[in-house]
Amino acid sequence: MAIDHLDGRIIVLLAREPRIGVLEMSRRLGVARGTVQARLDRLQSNGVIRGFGPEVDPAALGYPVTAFATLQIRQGQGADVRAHLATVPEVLELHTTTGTGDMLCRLVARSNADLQRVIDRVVGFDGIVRASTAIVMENPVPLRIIPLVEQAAEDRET
Amino acid sequence: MAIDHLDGRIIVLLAREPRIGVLEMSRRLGVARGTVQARLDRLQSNGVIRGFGPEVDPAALGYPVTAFATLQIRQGQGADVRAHLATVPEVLELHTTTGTGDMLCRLVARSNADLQRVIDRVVGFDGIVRASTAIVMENPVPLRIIPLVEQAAEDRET
DNA sequence: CACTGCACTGGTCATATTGCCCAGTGATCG
DNA sequence: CGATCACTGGGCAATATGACCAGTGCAGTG
Repeated sequence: MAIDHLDGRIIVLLAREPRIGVLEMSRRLGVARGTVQARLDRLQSNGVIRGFGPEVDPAALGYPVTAFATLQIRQGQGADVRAHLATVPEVLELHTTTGTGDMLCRLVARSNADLQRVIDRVVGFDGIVRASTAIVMENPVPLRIIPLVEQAAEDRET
Repeated sequence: MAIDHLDGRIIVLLAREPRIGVLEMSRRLGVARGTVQARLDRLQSNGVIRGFGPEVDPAALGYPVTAFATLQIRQGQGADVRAHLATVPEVLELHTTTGTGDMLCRLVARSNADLQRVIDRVVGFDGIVRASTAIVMENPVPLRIIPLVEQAAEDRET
């Protein structure tokens, strides 16, 4: 479950140059190819590395507007709301949370005007009592994992 | 910038079976290998596909707790706060938003107790006036892109 | 209408990488 | 002490890759 320094270097290297291949990796890291292969297999079966899916940029797809919506749900309607939101393509992720809202979801839209349509579709469902939306202006720190990987690897160091 | 149906199928296929390779893809899609190669090149230079970095699961790294923090920033301190948050490995992403808060960030921590440490580190900075945190309980819709890709491909259909 | 540019096909080629195997070695642990 | 484990360094056949090519159908342009 915990990763060591070599695992960390493998992940970071892979994150920086995804097309790199096991052989080139082993060269860069100064270890045998079999080692890298074994580590990678382990990391994947551990679930540390979920996969290598393509990272698609919604903006490049024509959805440059991102927003976060906090939803309040009528008691007992959670499951229905989840199912409803799962059918909306513009809902990129959904979390249930503690705090003032009950759910938090990430939305994208083609424009600010289009965002209205998306929100209408999201909240146009019986179980949702109230929604409050925050539009993303800038994204100073895009979703990243490398610093955390490095820290996890450090923590593991003896 | 917009993608057509074949692009959509390529991305979806790639998302479902990332290790698949261009040759196997061309077989599945019933097109020539060169076509798939050309499409992929185009999608990548378009920026539609940003890359193929490994998807790392923070939970498997030992950070099973996720939270979203809404931050209120003292006027004019935005840049400093951004720089500060960028140095915290547990800050997975950061957005500046409209609405009640000024920024929204995604945090992870080793435990609920550890979350306190992370939040202290996040808000232990002069420019941050106030933080309100929502802990994620469930994640009914993990970050996904396929439905959006499919819709974008549909829209492009004649 | 003819022309041009474009994307796609279906094929070849040499090269590099992959997945798999092996024996040997050093360290750790019970 | 013996066993287990991870890593090394090597070798193997099979496969995919990137780079080409000529030919073809299509759409838009003049």
